[in-house]
Amino acid sequence: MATGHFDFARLIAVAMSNPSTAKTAISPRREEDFPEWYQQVVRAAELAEPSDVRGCMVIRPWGYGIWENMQRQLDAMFRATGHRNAYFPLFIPLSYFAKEAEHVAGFAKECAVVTHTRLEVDADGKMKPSSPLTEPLVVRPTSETIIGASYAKWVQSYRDLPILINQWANVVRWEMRPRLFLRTTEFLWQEGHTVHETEAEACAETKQMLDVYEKFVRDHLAIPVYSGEKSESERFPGAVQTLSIEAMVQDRKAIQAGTSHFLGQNFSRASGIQFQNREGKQEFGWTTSWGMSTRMVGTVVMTHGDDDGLILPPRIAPTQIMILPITPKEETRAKVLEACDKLARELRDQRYADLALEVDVDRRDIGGGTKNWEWIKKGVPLRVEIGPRDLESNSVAVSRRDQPMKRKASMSRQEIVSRVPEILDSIQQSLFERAKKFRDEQTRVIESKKDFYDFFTPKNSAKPEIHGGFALAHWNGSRESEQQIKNDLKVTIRIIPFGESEKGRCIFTGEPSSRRVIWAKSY
RNA sequence: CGGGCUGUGGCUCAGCUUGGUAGAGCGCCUGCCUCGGGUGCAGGAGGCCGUGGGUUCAAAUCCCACCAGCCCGACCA
Repeated sequence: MATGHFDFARLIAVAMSNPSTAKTAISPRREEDFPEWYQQVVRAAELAEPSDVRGCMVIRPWGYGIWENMQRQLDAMFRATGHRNAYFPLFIPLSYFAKEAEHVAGFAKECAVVTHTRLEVDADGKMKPSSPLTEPLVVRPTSETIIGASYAKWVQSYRDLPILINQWANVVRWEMRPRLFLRTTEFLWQEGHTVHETEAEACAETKQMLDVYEKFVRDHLAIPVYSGEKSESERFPGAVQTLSIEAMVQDRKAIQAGTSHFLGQNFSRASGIQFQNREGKQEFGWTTSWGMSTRMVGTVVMTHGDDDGLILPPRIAPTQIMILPITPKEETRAKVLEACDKLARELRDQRYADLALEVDVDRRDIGGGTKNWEWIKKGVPLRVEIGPRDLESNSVAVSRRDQPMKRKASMSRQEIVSRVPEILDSIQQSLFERAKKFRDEQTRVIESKKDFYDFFTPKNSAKPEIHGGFALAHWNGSRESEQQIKNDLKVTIRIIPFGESEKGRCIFTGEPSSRRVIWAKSY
């Protein structure tokens, strides 16, 4: 055992003296060009790639595995709060969609519309749509109206309420500037749609689901968020109130991580969701909707990634532990592989976060360094190396992705097996703390308009560096000042935090203000 | 939807001004050397140069049209 430790110490010393290891796996580095860094990470980690279809992406197995883990965790939380899954049509008749005026206005520009069926060969030999539909179909950008049509049939009496349904689906929003995961024409999400007997109950549901999102993002994605209400201008089209959780990613911009809407009776009026209440009178239902999308995959990348690629929180990693056989000599190869398989079996028997551990052995016959770097870029939380020397000393070399790549811990096989849940928890925890520290450091209390403008104005306008962050500043609710800030700085109110009031004066208008709001540039 | 740029092997691009029917790097394949840090060497596969038309003995190169994509301005999970 002592010799095992000695060997590693020497090995690490050699690695650290080699200047070539200073090179980062991803270029450019984050501070050089953050958007480009993001794209390179998504590609290097094989999460997704652009498709030939404009604005659409192909989600590759590693990226989809992350999404599936998110789905599984979220889905369990929805069930635990009494929701059940169902599925509604992809196509929404234009007339349904048009029922809620603000809603259509908000989504009209980004709707894909199906106007024809069947293809026919024209005179030039080209295929072209032939039969116009009597009524165009909107490809859902969100499903309030089509789900509302069903709810209208299902709801007769207060006894039918509440209705608590979620659907996992794809939606289409014809966006101008696609970016993998963050903004694509088609994306995957979950949308919850509920109907309640009273306004208070619907409001409570809206808040409850926001809390579910906050907990999910904190506990599973290791991302700290601020939660609160959206200002009127940022509200979901047709909603009475929109709540959201906002995360900060490493270029200091805000990203909306989940939203929950209190829809009042707007959509039930539009769809005719009516019930006979306890007094025997007809009343419109009180509805909510809430959603979280594949955008969260991009958010994880931008929150935790470093200059060597992705870093995955263990709870959502498709594989938590990758075992890397070191097979320098053909003679020892079989033995090493056998030891790897055995360790994988032992590790898989361990439980972590109520799940069986996902452990793989990378037995591909490619260069050891190449292989190692691949898993670094993919963000696997733990890499475990086993080589011929380890067989003799009954040890393994363990690398944590949240720590410098050169740091390896040598431990016995028994030790790694028994300590794995604890180590993964420690990684999960350290990622959260690192992200929280970063966010807190980039959040400023701002007291004057000048400081506000300074905070959000890049020092070098030709090549804007990463700048700004979250600003906590008093605002009196004036829509004009909000619009002015957006025009001047591209900074918007991300949320109006719940509860906590503090008397002060709006830093833009000088009018009395009852609370600070969070301002930031955003995705 | 308004303004600028670009379409050449899987990817990034050179070649175009001064027409003579293709090049580099990366990636990929094979072999050898390496292998506890993304290595090296040798060989190889892969392109009717976005599409259609025109000029010409001859077009990746010049002209016209079309199509597609990228960047910049208004929207968004």
